[in-house]
Amino acid sequence: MVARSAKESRRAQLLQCAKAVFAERGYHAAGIADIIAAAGVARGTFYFHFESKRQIFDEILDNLLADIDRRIAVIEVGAAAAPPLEQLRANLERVLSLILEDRHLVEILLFQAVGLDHDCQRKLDRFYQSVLGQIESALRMGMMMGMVRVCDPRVAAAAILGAIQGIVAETARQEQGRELDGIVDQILAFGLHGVLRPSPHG
Amino acid sequence: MVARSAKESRRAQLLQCAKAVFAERGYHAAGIADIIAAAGVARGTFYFHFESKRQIFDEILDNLLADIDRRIAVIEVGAAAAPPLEQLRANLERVLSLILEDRHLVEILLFQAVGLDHDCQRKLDRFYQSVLGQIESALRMGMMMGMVRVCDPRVAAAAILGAIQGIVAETARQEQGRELDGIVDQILAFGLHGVLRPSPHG
DNA sequence: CGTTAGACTGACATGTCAGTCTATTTCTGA
DNA sequence: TCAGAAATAGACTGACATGTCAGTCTAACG
Repeated sequence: MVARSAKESRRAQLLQCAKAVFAERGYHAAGIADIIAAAGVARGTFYFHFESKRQIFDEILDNLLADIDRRIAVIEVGAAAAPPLEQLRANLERVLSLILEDRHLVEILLFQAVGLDHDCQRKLDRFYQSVLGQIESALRMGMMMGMVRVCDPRVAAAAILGAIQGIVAETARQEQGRELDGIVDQILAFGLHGVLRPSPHG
Repeated sequence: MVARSAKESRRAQLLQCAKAVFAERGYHAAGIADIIAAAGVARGTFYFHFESKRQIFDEILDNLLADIDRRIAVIEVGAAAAPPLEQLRANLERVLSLILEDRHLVEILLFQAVGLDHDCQRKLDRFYQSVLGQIESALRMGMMMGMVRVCDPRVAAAAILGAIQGIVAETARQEQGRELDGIVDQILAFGLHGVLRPSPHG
């Protein structure tokens, strides 16, 4: 644990409070007043640590996106590497455990940050395009190895990402979060096999 | 073509313009000023036809949701009915042709309406829950008929809906829309079979 | 104990924008 | 042709939230 100066810890506290406030009330409905009330701090204090409402939101979102990104590992192939499906599962588990462990993160990522404004949209776009790119190249790799059926890998990547988002959103709706493994199983089963019962003749 | 009174056509024009403005600038960034400028109309005129900015947005969104809903038919089983997969495809085609034919609709449905505020969130929630319910019961039906593998139909429904949204969003990003049939094929292929190449031994 | 730096305060200035109000123009029907 | 209704115009207002700033408080240090 890094020793924190008083200033840094106040900053961190404000970030935490702002995250909760943004998640609960939404970016626009949330006022600086709400944030400082949650933190038990005066207005000036907020502007001592952050230059604007927008900046603190950006910082929250940037941290989140970076955290997620850090948990996605490129899938390796080779004798030394674990089986691709295991690596895939590990990626999913890392990302979902981060997101599902804090309800606020889902709310911010899937709802509040969406359609906020052009800048935020661009930022999310860049992030998702990067994720899509990774999924896409994994799919290409799988196709070359004969594991993945021939398909448009870009479209399939979009479908996979969308399916994950859909399941995360639905999971977050439930009062009590289900356990992680079950969710990952469901995502994998759907993404890999679809919903049809495998026909006996291939 | 229904004969329209002057009042109705002005209203319709304002709805059209507002739709475009909301889609391009987003709900919050769009001002009444933008809407009336696009329509070439004065402020008073706007408030003669609509009671608030929020109301006109709600009306746009309600119309859209109702239009989509109207294009989803419950999948019938029985000797007289078409094969389930054909009905499924027809549903997809009807809904996607509506949405993809107007870029603005995608923008409003998938981005601007998301996380706008609690009311809007509730409205979208109700809509998506209804759609999820329909997908879910189709899946249950399919499971009983032995067409669909055993899975949690709720989660699978969320995955399917998410995958569709993901593909629609990605498709809308492209400059020129691809043709409808290809997209529907991709969605079906992914939803039904996933990405894995079917193994020869089932 | 005086001084300084940095964290903090909260009343206030400022700009923005949705919504109102009243005058004016355009229809409509008699 | 004219009266009254419907539709349109655009200047105005008031609320509201953001961001500012002059000043206070505290702790550390010489």
